[in-house]
Amino acid sequence: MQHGYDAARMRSIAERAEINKGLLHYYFKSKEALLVEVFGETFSKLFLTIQNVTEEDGNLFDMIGKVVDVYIEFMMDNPQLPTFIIQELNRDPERHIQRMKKASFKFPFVGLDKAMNQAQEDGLVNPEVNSRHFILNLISMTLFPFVAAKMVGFMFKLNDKQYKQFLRERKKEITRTLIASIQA
Amino acid sequence: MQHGYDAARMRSIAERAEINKGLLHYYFKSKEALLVEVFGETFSKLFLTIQNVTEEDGNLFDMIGKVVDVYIEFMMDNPQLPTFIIQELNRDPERHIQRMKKASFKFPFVGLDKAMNQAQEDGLVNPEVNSRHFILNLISMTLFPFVAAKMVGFMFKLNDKQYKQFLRERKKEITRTLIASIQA
DNA sequence: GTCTATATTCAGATAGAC
DNA sequence: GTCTATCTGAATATAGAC
Repeated sequence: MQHGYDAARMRSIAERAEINKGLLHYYFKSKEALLVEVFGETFSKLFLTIQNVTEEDGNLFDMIGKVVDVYIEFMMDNPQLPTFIIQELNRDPERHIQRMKKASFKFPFVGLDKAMNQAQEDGLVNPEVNSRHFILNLISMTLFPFVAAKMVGFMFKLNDKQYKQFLRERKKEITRTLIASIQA
Repeated sequence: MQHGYDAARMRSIAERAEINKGLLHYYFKSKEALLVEVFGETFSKLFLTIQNVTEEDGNLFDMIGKVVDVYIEFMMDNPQLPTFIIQELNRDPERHIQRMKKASFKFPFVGLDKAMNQAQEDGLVNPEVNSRHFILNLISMTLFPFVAAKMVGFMFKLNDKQYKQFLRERKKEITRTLIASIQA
């Protein structure tokens, strides 16, 4: 996850696991097979985290804050995760998409989507708001600062500690932005 | 740019340039040296594009729409560019940051930052809005759909043509969202 | 400048002793 | 299951003819 598939070395992985290179192959057969395991686990973990939050509550405005909060906290615990997934999907898109279809992964934001429709029916949200763009805005503002951490840190001249603080501030910033953008 | 440094092959590059592998080394010495050229050009191109727009006009609200428009158009012409840059920065952060400092690259959104400060002084924009978060919101909503194109396309069940259309719609969506988020 | 042929290095993978 | 030693292939890089 740290280096991505192509730059990762079976030797380094074995070293870090404090086992032999041969043994690593004994357990996982090939580098590809190891990747499949790691990617599968990583991906489910991420999707399940989202799904849990969006299924809990019915109120859109509460849900937005919760999703952003959980999402950012999760990423701060696993900062290399989004980059890893994106890199992988770009490396071999067809393979991963086939695999996701097979595992019948479904859109993890269904709960949020439903809450949005309900709020629009109730007249609480601007009916012109498109829920796809809204959800993509949420994901973008949340994930991008992790994917591009190095660049953003450089642009804003923030060291690692300051960057973490910046990300914590971002929770309420993103929530505020999203809510302002859907006000009826 | 298509495959990233680690997965790119000197052989394939030579083939696509319709020259010999040896000749490729004759011109660029090493794979690393070739990367430095490509990354440098790519990076300047991107930054200059932004800088041009934010230097033109003084009015914040006009500028937001323009920046988003130019940014998205540019990315639609160079869709692999953001992924390439992000991948590279993650591959060898120190090296690239040193290089950027040396080339005295400066924050390309200064113009936008200034316009924001001015608008806040003039009482046109909510004084509590933090311009860093605002700018990062703009960048995130614009770039993320390119970086994660495969994943988003899969989630929303859009083929390539539909995805392009979706990105075009996004221009006004992003602009609308940003303006709503700073309203005084 | 441009090519062919070759050197070098190193990764992933396997064989086989224990 | 765990290790050492080895195989094989591939990728970058160089040497040298033309």
